[in-house]
Amino acid sequence: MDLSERKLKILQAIISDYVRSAEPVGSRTLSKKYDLGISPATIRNEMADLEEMGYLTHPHTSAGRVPSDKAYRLYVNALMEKKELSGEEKLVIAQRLQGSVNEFEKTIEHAAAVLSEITNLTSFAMTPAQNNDTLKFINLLPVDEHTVVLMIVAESGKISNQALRMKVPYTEESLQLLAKTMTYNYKGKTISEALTLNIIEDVETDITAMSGLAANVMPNFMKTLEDMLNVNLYMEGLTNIFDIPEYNDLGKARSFLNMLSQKEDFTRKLLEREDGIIVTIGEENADDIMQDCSLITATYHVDGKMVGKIGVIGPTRMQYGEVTSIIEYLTDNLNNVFKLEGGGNEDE
Amino acid sequence: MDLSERKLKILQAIISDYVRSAEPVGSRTLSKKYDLGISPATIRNEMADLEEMGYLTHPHTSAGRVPSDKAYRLYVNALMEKKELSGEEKLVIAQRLQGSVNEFEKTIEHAAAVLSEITNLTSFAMTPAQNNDTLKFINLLPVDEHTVVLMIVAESGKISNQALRMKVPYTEESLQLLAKTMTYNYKGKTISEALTLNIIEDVETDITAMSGLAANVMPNFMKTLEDMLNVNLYMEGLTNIFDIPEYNDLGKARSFLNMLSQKEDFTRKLLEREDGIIVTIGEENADDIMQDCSLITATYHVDGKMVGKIGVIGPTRMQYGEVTSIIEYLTDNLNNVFKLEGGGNEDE
DNA sequence: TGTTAGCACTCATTTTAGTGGAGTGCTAAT
DNA sequence: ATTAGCACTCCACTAAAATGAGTGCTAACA
Repeated sequence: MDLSERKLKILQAIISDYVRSAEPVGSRTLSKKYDLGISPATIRNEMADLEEMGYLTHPHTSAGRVPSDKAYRLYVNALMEKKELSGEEKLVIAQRLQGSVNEFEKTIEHAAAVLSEITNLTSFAMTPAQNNDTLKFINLLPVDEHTVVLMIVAESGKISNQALRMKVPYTEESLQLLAKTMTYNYKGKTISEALTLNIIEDVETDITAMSGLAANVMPNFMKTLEDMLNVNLYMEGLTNIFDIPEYNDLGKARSFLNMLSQKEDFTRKLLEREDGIIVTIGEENADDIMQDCSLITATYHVDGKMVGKIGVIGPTRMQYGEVTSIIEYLTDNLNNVFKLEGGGNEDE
Repeated sequence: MDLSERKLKILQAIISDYVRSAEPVGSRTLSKKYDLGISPATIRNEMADLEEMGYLTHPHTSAGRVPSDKAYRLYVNALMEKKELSGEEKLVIAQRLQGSVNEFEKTIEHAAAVLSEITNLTSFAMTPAQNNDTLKFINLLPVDEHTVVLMIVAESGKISNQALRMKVPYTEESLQLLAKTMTYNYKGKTISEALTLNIIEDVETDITAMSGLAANVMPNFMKTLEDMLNVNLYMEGLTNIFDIPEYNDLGKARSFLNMLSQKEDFTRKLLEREDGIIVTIGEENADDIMQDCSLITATYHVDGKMVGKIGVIGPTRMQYGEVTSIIEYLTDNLNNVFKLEGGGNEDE
């Protein structure tokens, strides 16, 4: 059986009504509210066909129809229309991202916040995985007698540092020498590569005099590297799920929130997703707990290079058109902010 | 009317039973489970007295008694007993805090996590407000042609930095000069003091040659200071709320989670609280939404000085004795960790 | 042949009524 | 002062009945 023009129209009407109301939609309602020019009876016949084809389901015999995941998929692929954001929305987005220029993490956090506010869904934003970022140089700065600051600078401009308490006395020269040696060895390596590389023996044989120093510094160096690799995940609008009828049930709400509070797991899931705007609907999500959620993620870029993810999670019954438009607009904005300003300081 | 020995015993029994079961407790149950040596009828008389005195309430005529906030207050002040933690609990706490030595923020986060795990409540931990922390020195490090790293080191050992994109060319000498001037001006000042102090004119008149440089650096310096002042709030075990019968209601659970997701507000509330272990019960909390919550906070110290807060929030029906003991043990441990090691690196 | 009106049927939801039981408060006896 | 006994209250639970939205089918219609 083929999807006639009329069937598509009906399907679209059902989806848009259901997305709004969260109630199964019946033939009578449909014929009254949308002028399809056909009677409820005819609609019923078409709906029966659509159900047979897997686009609709029936909670029970005497209820209206509900779109299936397959219907949403069709909708997203073919039926849905991009929606131009309102001036106000654009303004809000621009302002929120503007206000926090210069503070990378804050900008990402604000992006998540504004996304959640506009969509009324739960949103999240992940800071870039610095996998491809390479090290630029390493510095060791004396602070006082037994404190030294370890500073690691990456090509991307990202900087990490850590105060080290020294167990052995040190001289400024030996510090500089060690820093140089480390820079020499690690420069150009990605963080992950650096993590697998152990130069401590080399250093120690090279310069036996500083073996104590290196033993003191290296473990902390490794830890800091790990830290740099770590992505941060921000979430906003967690309590928005309470507004969603589908989650008007303690058990469901609970497992939803539970899943999201497993940040590591969730981050991993996000990392696995392809780039660009990706929509996964209900059962398309591998995860059990997400069987009746849809996940929309998008990729943003920093300085043209790679990147972080941002998106929303909500019930499959979601305003796909609006939400994807918003996310698209938002990532465009993020890309711009991070391209032009990339850690610069042109304000004030 | 006075609180006789017997009334106290009965009250204690009611509280301990209710804390466990969350069900109103009746006279019969009480006389059966706790051997008070008196009959249900006598207990009923005493309960009537206790109710008149405001220690008990009645959900409805034919239900058992429930302790009032006043009863919990009495319990916390006079009746409750400290509980020695089990060896296992101590071990878990020690391990979790140990594993993250060196990473201040991580340690705080872990402390919150372990607290929530052991108590099965929602926990939170605030990093210290660095109000009293004074600046030690400021450094400007050349990275490349148009990038400079601004590094601020505080007495406490806390370090902040930021990459600056320079709009004007600079020399290494001018950088060092500016850094020295800044250090000279800001050293010994607290962060809040530093924020109110504008040295830009001084610098510019002092050394006209570097005016462009200073104008480039100072705004970012201020921003970074603000950042250092910011406290961070970690929360764990948010979904534990669902295990609590009192919150077996979407509306309540929602407003609870909502309140906690207003992190700024919540942080402010925490900052207002006195130091030491503070318990506020139900209506003692100013906040509307917290009328049926109890909040327990404690203060931990870094290097003997100031201070963060850590604690739990849960229903008024809470195991006050156990929880305060745990928090006390935990803060003792935190104090130790931060005293002995203060950013040190003695692991591995 | 596609469309529509009519009607019996289904089934979740809501309403109503009924019952059980935990617990109290009072009274009278000990 | 304590306790046993008993009537009374009121929530919690269950079963039964009413409601009503919506379907599927059949037969009439254009």
